[in-house]
Amino acid sequence: MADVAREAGVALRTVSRFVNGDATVGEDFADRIRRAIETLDWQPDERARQLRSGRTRTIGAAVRNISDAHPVLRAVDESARAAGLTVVAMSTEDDEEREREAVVSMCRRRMDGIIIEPIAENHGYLQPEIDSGMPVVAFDRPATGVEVDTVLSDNRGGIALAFEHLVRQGHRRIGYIGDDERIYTGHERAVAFHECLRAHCSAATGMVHPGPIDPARIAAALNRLRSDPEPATAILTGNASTTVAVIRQLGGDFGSIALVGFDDFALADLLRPGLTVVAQGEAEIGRTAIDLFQARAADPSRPVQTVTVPTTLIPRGSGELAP
Amino acid sequence: MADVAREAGVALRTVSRFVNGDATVGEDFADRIRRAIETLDWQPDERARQLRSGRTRTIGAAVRNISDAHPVLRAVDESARAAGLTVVAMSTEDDEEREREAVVSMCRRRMDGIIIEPIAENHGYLQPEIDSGMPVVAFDRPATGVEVDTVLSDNRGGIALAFEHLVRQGHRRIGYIGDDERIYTGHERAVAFHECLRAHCSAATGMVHPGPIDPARIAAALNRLRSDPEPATAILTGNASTTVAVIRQLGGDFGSIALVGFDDFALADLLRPGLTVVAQGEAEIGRTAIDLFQARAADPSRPVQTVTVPTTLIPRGSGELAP
DNA sequence: AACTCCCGAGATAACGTTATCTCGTTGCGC
DNA sequence: GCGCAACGAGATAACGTTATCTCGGGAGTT
Repeated sequence: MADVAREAGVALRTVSRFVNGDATVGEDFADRIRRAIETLDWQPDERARQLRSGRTRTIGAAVRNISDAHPVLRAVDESARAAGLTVVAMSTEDDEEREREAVVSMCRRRMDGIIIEPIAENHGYLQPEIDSGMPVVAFDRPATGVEVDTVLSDNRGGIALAFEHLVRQGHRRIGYIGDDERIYTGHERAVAFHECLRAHCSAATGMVHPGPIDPARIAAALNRLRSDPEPATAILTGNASTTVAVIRQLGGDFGSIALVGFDDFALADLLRPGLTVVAQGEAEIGRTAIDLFQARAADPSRPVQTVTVPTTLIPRGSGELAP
Repeated sequence: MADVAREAGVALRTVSRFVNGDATVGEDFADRIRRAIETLDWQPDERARQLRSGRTRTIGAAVRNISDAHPVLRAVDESARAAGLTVVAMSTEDDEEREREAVVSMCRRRMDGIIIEPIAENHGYLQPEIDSGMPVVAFDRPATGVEVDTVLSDNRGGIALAFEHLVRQGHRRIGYIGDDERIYTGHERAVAFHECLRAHCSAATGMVHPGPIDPARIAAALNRLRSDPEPATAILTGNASTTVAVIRQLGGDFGSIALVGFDDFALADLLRPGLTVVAQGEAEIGRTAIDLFQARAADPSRPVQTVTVPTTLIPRGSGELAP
């Protein structure tokens, strides 16, 4: 920048003003500076800029996986972009240690905020950052042990949507295979399924098989559901991985039993029959996360808020099969 | 850091030495500093650190899309991580303007290097950065107008693999539907298909329909292939989007005509029949990109290198259908 | 005992920006 | 003609680190 100033024959500070769009730079000076920048191929150093100004205009996103499709991340990125913010995403790979590394890295980079898809059992380690004014927004699951703004899917509503859809198709024995109940979403969805069973006790019975996602367990659960004296005529799966595992396990039998999956995924419509799913409002979740971040940044003392985003049932065939 | 130094009763520089793992810090001093850091909840400022040391230990990855599945990005991230580097990925969204924004942002952040999946027609704008010693590695497509290290898939070999596989299944009329020939991979694969036709002229005839990926065009191409007096008995698609578009268009007819897709994608095995594909070596591409980056960083004057990564045929059923 | 050498630690000067303060001009009202 | 505000521009001091140089003192050598 000093070189540019010398080349243009102006003061260092004037180049800075020009770069920052300060209107107090005369047109003749601006021209000379423009030319000098061109000549020297100079670009401002973002690190120094951030260091001096104290703002990074960057928020960190600690998500489960960067490299897989991640519709929420896309929405976060777009909303942030629209607000003039840069998003730096890091993978936690479903690992507590990795999550922490990501968060530490974001803090060391003095990012303006953190959007996190929580993995760790306890997020107390975030407290010092929160206390020092770092806006933190959790999505998909609540962050345990700290109070932060949160965006969740309407897990219970989504399960109810699917359950009632199957009941409407005439199913009276519905099986549920879902994620580990120690995981928040796994717990919520299994509980919701139980509630549906209670609410429809006269109309439907059902079986629940939550646990870790692992082909062998899925296969066992599936076999139990189908080999029952009164076998299930419909299956509700608690997340995309489970859905896929169930479809793999069903093999050629896919289509012989009704199936509704919680969480949509790419190409689910290409299956035969098409896969009926409860879709989460990922775009809205992402947008809301950024909204909450901005609200918090604008007013650090506002009460923490939890937003629940509704789900939608997308019928594609597999959920409309008769018992 | 000054606060930590005061709290620990040592000099600023000693805290710095401790943080950087300098062995010349005595154990008693180290203890006091550790305690002071703990007490004050201090974390070093990465921006200042980078500014002063001149190194960011960060490389930028400008890829087509962050939010969709991106196996190369995963490999890049993992290899970089293993080398103690952080990857910051940005989406180009297949847009020249966005690509340029991403690259500019990376330069302003003074990243140690750039890994790019080139979109722009001309990458001459990278020349000043390259000249100033910024290592740049392109993958998937070459960067036009500049000489940089490059990692490519063996597009021609992959098309040949698929073509010969179909010929071996007895197909004599094979159609090709691919991407726009103005795009490098679209061009390479279409040319390779033509070469295969020439090489097998006695054994096979075929039709080529490259162009932009758009459902209407795919439908038209497909109809032409199938309504020919001597219709195609097998189709080879030039990339994943085309493959998916073709499968959508085929609808219930999927499985009535042999299909091999270039580029694998998640859940292709769930289709009935399973989708036979030519898989690219994404993990190796990613690893190689990081290798080339490191080699260039270590020796800026080394000659630029282009590495071609082989492809593999994965038979899953759709490509093994008889004519 | 004098000399060198090395080692652990501190003082000071950058790194490339922006914030703050200062200063000389100019324009305008009275 | 004077004062005063407004304005455009420059000088200088940070921001939070690390690089370089300096220095005191203890161990080893002759």
